Amino acid sequence: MAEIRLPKARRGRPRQAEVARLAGVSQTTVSLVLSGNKQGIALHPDTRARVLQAARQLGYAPDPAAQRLAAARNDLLGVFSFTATFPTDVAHSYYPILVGVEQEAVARGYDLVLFTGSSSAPARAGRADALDRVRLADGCLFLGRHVPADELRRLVEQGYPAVHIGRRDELDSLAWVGADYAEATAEVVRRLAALGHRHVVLVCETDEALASTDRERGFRGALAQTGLTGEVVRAADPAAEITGEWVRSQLAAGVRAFVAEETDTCAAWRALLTAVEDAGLTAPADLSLALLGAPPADLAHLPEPTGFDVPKAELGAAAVRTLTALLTAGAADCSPLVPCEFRPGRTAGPAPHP
Amino acid sequence: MAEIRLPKARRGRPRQAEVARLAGVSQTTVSLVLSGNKQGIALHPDTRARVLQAARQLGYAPDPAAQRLAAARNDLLGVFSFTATFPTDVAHSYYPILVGVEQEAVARGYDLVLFTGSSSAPARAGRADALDRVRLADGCLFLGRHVPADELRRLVEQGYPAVHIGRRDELDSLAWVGADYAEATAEVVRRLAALGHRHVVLVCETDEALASTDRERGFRGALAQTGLTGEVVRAADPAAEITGEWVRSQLAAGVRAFVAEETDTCAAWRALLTAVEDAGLTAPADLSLALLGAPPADLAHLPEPTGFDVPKAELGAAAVRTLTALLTAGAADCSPLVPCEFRPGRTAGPAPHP
DNA sequence: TTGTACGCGTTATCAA
DNA sequence: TTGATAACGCGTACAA
Repeated sequence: MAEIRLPKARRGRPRQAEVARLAGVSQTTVSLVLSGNKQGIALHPDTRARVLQAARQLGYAPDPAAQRLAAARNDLLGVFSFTATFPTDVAHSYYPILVGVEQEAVARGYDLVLFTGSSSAPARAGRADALDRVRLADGCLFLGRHVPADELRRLVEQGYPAVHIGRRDELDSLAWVGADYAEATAEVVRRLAALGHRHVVLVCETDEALASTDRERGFRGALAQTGLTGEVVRAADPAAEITGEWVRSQLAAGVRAFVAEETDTCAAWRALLTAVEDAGLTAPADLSLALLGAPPADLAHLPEPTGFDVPKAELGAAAVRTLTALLTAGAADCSPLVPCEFRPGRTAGPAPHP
Repeated sequence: MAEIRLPKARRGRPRQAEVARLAGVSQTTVSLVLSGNKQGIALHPDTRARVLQAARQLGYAPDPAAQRLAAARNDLLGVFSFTATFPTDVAHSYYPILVGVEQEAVARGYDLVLFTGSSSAPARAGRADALDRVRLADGCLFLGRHVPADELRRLVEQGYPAVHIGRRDELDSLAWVGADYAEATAEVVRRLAALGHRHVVLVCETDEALASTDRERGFRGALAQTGLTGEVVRAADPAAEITGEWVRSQLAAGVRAFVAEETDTCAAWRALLTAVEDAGLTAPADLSLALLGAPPADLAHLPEPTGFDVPKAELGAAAVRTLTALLTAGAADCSPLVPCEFRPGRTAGPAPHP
């Protein structure tokens, strides 16, 4: 098999000094000409031409490392996720977000550095701790709620530009972007109200995620606003508590609309679907169902749930915008909420008149 | 909306000099300790401990630009793709390759920088330095055949360590890794032969991709090896040329096995499937079908095609191995071919005895 | 065992 | 209009 060998002349790369020598000017002048003369300094056209000619002749290209050292920035944005950025199993976890991150970063002239917290790199002596490593980038995005709070706090308090994707309240001064779960949930309730529903039950899991409390807040707010009555059921073990019997009793009490929150496992939603089936009922004929988020991939064959979609790409893009604002202006709005899009779906319909 | 402001005092990242001041040593000592003391210089354990402690306390992380400028290395590997790395159209996304790249890079102590040469970068569009940006990293992987050849050539000729993912012959001295399409295709033909087939037709598109010629070469080689007869059909417009009628005429000529190559669009495969259906036939009962690659996502509901899978993660890992060999040894095998895995599938079966 | 001095290639501030 | 000169942060002979 053939072999590729690197040319030994690694130092043979032309530098500004050599261009200067060829053009008969100083290296400073070369820098001035080649960097586009942003300072508006007057330059003799001949000098300019000679420099450009010499640079072309030598095939000069600036060394990005040197440029970035001098400019005290490297146009790098970090993306840190505690779980693997590219998980082998859950192929699509952060992917949609990364789409938005990359697009927005590219549009703003930044490159991306990927950091994975869970990765067990061979312990190289002197290597910075997991989170400190991100400092190599001008700023960093953090994904997922598993980012260690204390290390993150230190980073932020030392003035490192960081933006968390997903709500993160416990750290004051930490910028974050998140989806507007409250408003999206409220919209779902309003839609149900418009369909004639008077009673709505929200099924949650006991996971105390911030997104969960957001949804509950939006739920209660919309109830008050629309004059509906409703209840929040927090099930530690949805599969056990949300049964066909439970559904029947709710129907007996006049409830015709059930809303479940989306989680990693979507246990609440799954339990609800199973319970409805066990009760021998169908949506949207007998009752209405809604999912506060997107259904898991393995449920893709079922009728599309009424609910809302979190615009994940937009979330990533918003995070980049916030981070670059931090970078360039030194400040940014701390919590731009990205609106979710209502998804009509096919699991909710008019409330049967009693 | 509240505002997040970066602490003005702590602006900027900690440098070795500050670590040195905190530890009560010189900057040199800090550098020595943090870079792992490769020179084997004797260091007092206490000094070492103090430096490490100070570095951690300050959250020190080395500046990649400065490292690269001084030491000509920074343990960063670049990944350059001309099209977006995370395209909205998930179809031809590099995600599976990146999985392998990340794993292998992390295992070898490298971090990853994603460079996107997309045209949407405002300031850099069309500039010759689009590719030169990657020089910030010690070496770089290049994805896709759209990487501009002349810029890439310059990079390589100046001794920059680069590895192309996917076959790339037109540049001498450019290392690349690719899937072994020829052998994988040959294996498919051999399997068909083992099933009793005597005549095989390969349907290609007119796309002159290197992978396409590889497949054709493997096809012809296996024909000779197995004593089968066969034909290669290159269709400019598969949907128009590969019709039910065409299939019938092939069957009349004794052909019972059809093989299509995989492309971005998979037009050949789609045409073949449609044609077989139009002819009122079914695979594998009436004839055998094989796909040289993976089926597109929107055809996932169909029976799994017989054929082979390109181990994309392994491809990425192999690329990293080649690149790191280039970095550490200055040379590497130029074209490690990654073997593909035969996929039995359910579209090929025993040839009906005539 | 630790510190001094210098160079890497570029940009920026001043003098000339 | 141009050219010395000094950073930028880090690695490393060489000296102490």
